[in-house]
Amino acid sequence: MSEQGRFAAAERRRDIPEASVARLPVYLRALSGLAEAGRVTVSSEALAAAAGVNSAKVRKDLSHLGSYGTRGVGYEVDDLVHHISSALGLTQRWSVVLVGVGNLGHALAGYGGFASRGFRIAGLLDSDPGRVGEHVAGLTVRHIDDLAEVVRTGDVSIGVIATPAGAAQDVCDRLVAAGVTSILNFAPSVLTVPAGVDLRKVDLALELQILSFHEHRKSGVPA
Amino acid sequence: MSEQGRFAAAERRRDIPEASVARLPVYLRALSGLAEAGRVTVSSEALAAAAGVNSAKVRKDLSHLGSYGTRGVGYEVDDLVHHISSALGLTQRWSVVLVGVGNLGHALAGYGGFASRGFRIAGLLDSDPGRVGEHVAGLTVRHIDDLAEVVRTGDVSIGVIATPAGAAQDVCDRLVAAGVTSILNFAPSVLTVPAGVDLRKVDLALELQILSFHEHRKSGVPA
DNA sequence: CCGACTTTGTGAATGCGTTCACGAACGCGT
DNA sequence: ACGCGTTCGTGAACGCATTCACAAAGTCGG
Repeated sequence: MSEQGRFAAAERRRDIPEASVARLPVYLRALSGLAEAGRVTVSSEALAAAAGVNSAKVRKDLSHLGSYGTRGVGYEVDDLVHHISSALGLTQRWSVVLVGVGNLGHALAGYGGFASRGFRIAGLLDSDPGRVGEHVAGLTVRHIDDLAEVVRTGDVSIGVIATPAGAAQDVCDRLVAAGVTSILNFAPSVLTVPAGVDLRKVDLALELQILSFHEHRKSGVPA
Repeated sequence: MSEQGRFAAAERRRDIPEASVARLPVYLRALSGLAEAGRVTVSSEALAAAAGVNSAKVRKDLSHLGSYGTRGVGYEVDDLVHHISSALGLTQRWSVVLVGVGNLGHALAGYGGFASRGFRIAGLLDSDPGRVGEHVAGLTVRHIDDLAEVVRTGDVSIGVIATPAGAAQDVCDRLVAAGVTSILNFAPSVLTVPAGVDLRKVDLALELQILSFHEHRKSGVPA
């Protein structure tokens, strides 16, 4: 039965629906706030309010991690923080390499939200010789040709692309070749990666265009 | 019948599924590339490849805009650019106000992707008196108390929040009070807005945490 | 003008995610 | 010890999005 239990828990963690995974970080942040406010336990209802979703979703999402709630009471805040962190793999530090130290790259390098969640920037790289050697956020910018070495010595598994669109696929290929298995792309271009490599994108202009659509709709159809 | 036609078209544009709307900007970018490469027509298959989706999705998405393809041939590139731009409301310029001129705010202000898609930054605002007066991306930073005036005189309908988490809800409330009806939030906090105001968020740390989950899964379960 | 070929547009089938609704489990006061 | 109120965990229902698969509609060469 305990063998069964361990196996079931592992099985469970493996197939958390993607949509749930995307909400876990939000819960985590909400829980941090609650913990700071001194809350010891929290109901799915309260957590839902803090995370901006509804309580059924919270309960179903958390049920994918296991049964860590107490009926009639709710969830223990610290406990939940631990279990979510563990499910997301945030109990270990991940090393990240950031390619492209332009406007956005600077902002990302200086963004506190990465370090505070356990992500370590192992290197900043750029192809522009004029930028190499520059100091940003306590690190020295190195040339893109040093990528493989930085990845190897820094035990890097995640790459962040903040280059212009034209360079993105080439950088992506280099990252993959160097052994990076997860990529976060800020460049406005569609990238292709081999199977086994995870790719996510953040498109700043895209979000504004979606808002534009809704504005347009609102102004075009007043009532 | 023409009355019918106009109505049906308007009806059509009104209820494009959210998931389709989110892909239209991607098609638009792919089409720009194809146009520059001299392509006159494009099949759903080719466009799908350029946009990183499958062709059935492309056809269904485009069918929501109307029947603008020619069977046996494909879609006319220029034509499609026009129709998508029109559906997204990108044929008019939208004015945007950006609140929070820190690290990220600087990057957003300097990001070319906004201007090139028809978004005009009508003002940069910050609450820090030390930052007021600073020149960023050709604009002078003004104090947050000038928000209402900037929104009014600049005909602003979209607000971008790039402040620390603690200030985000307050700024959001002020934007709404000033008449902004769409908000793009980069601060890592859950915002609430009244009905009729559209809200989207971009969370930089969240994306990394999702990648962390997949890395964790990969390393934990080798095969 | 016709037949072969290409590609669209769209019903139907499928899959995934959200929401509902309720039984089971727990704390607490008496 | 026991009933009452609260809250979790989860099957079932629902709705939205994706994918399939094919008839309809066009092009083009001869």
